[in-house]
Amino acid sequence: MAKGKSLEELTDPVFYILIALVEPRHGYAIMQYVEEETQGTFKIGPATLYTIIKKLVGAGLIEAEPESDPRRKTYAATAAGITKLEEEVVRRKRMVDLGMLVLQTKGRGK
Amino acid sequence: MAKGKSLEELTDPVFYILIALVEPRHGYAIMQYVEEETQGTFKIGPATLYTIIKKLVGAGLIEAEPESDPRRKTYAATAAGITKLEEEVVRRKRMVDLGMLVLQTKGRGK
DNA sequence: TTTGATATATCACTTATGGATATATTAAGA
DNA sequence: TCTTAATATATCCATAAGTGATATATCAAA
Repeated sequence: MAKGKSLEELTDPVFYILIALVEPRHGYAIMQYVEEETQGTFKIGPATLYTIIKKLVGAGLIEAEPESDPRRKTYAATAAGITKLEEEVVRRKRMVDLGMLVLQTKGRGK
Repeated sequence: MAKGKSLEELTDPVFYILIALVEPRHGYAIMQYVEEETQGTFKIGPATLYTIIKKLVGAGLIEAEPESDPRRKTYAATAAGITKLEEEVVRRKRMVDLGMLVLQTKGRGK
């Protein structure tokens, strides 16, 4: 089922989903959470959501809570998932910092 | 030539390439720049590079310098490209901030 | 003159994303 | 009670994005 070496760098929807699952949430709640947190800017549809959930479960970054009934399956980030998220936050912060630096340096003689 | 509604949110390689082109650079130099800036962490191969260059030119976010000879075609971000990059930095900063907030809030009683 | 670095470009394959759709449950009204 | 909207999970399938491999060609140095 694919999965491979990807997830080394997280894409935007994967990043958002992992953020959402720092606290336990079921699928639909993830969609709503992301939409709210981004002021409706970023929407994750069901296809993207369940595709990514499957992949994250396969990679051991999230897991379904055992008691959760199938009508409302609750997921949460595993310890590995939290670690991964922390790394990804750092990685992305570097990107943002580089962007800001380059923009602010622009124009000024090198 | 494709292009569509994409480029609304920039993916990682597109973001890096646009950052590189805040100063004029030719293709190969972009590859090297990104590799250096990321300490070899993030590499952009030629296929990705030229695919994205084409797309960015089509979208008016970068342009080839008119004098540049075809053996060493130099590109640079347009005004629209700089604006886009600024927006993207803000968008990504929000994502990072959300990630940090969520991680640091975790565990503490809601 | 051969080799490695520079440089651009495309092919063809894989991966990622997401609209549309299907199905089922639940809660609130009329 | 019927019906409708919101909740909820899931997949199909088409499009978009990313990329290793490969093909060329030039240039500088040994």
